[in-house]
Amino acid sequence: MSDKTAITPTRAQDFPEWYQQVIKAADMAENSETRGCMVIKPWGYGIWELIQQQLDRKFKATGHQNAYFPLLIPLSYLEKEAEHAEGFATECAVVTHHRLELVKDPVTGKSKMIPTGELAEPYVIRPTSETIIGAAFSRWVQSYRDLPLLINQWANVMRWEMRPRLFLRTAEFLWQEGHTAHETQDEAITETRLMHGVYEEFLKNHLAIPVIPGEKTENERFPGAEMTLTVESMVQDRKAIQAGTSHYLGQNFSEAQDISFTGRDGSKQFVHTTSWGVSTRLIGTLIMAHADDDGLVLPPRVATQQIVIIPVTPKEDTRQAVLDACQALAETLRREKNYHGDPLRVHVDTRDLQGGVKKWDWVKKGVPIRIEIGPRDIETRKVCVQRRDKGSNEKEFMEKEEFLQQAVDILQEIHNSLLERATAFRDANIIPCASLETFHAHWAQDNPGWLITPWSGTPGQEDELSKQHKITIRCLPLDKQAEPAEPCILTGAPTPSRAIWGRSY
RNA sequence: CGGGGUGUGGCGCAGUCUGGUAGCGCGCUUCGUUCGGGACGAAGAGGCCGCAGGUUCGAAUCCUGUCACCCCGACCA
Repeated sequence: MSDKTAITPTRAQDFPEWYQQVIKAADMAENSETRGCMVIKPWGYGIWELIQQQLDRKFKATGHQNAYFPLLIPLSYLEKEAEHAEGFATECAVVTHHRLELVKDPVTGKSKMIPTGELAEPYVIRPTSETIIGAAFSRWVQSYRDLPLLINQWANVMRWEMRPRLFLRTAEFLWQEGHTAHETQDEAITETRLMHGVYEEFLKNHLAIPVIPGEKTENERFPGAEMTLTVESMVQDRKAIQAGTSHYLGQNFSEAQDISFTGRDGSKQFVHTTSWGVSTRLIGTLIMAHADDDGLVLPPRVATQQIVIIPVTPKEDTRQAVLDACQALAETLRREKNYHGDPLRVHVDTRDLQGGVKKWDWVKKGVPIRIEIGPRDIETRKVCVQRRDKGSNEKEFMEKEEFLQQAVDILQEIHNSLLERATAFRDANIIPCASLETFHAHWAQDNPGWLITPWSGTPGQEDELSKQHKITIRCLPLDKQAEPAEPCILTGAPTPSRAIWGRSY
């Protein structure tokens, strides 16, 4: 029993397959009939809603406002910024017609819908909205007094990816994209760093995922950006996932789209823009960072349900009393307790199923706390408490009053233990490397960890090493850019700069 | 876009080579036993075998075409 895992295969046996099975077992999402697109089911979408709510508060608190822009972007807009256009050209879905005609096949008699009404100018389904928001900005900005513009959009975007994977890389995905325009470079860079910091804090304190904040090299930058900041997370197969990015776009887009204003000195100037985003990929990252061989493990702040109460009803005559006690406890928790400002999310599982089935169902769904209440517990005024961050068969009996007192603290303990575990794993797998020989040997291993090296190579040299080992520079970690000078791993030239290398999703 | 593979009840598959009119496991429904636990037994529902042609007395099975999806490369939040 105890040696049986709820998920087959295990992480060690086949990590990619394990990932798919976790999603299925937790009933989070499934592949749809539409190529590369997923159906996000309530348990998965609930996580996204919580991510949205909590991030949105942070955006508002930093002065941003939400707005909404069209899904369809005139093709000509995308052509305006050359690098940007090239970066997204190979993955755009294009709308070319605006009506359908019902045509009957004269032989079979069957009807078919044929696209007609070709558009004069095709539209691209937004892969990102820099260009269409830039067009709006150019109308909105006249004077330095109109700046800064601090806008965020919650939206879906489409990138026709060749190899889709639930949550990590789907053709359509949900995200937020912040777009801001500023009078000066300093101000725009401050904004870029501010939102980078918001992401870092969110990942750590809400998703219990430790990240390395850093800057992307020129090779890895967003198409059209001057500077790309990233938060890189390590998941359990030691691969890297870029969990969020924040870009300083300089005046590239403002010059291309004429987002200009009359400055304080009366001269025409171009704004400095930024963009920043996180997507449903966060959910994939969360799964790969925390889930185990028994399924999903949810950090409490984004758990669709935080506490699930399972009534134990062995005898018909005590059944109603047990159900009443469960509902009463749930009500009290919802009414009297809150966690980081939100009422507790508590669910009573009254389904007519065997207890064991229910228990494992919620284990696989990753609910942080499971409570069981049966007739004996009512008599002793106790509850059986089980935590998802502990063994699946560990249980602790607590006085009901004591549990009420401690529920919120237990949630926070679970958050802390997930974060600690993930941090320890990451730190153990970021390996300093000073010799090229060691560097080359490292990538022959299965699931290699990250290497951190002194680096002052050129983009060309970086590209060569990357292709050779199927790795990339994940980032130049911000806190390691002024280390004592050491010889660059490739060129030998002394450099204060450090690079982190790894395989990525 | 190159290279490989698969399309059969809700899901996973067998049957295709050697044509004869559809089967297994899981799931689902009902009844019963069990149950502080992912249990068991019995009965039952559910498929024009991706689609379109063709060969044949007869096609899931052979032939032609077509569509879709999956895996391995280049691209990526």
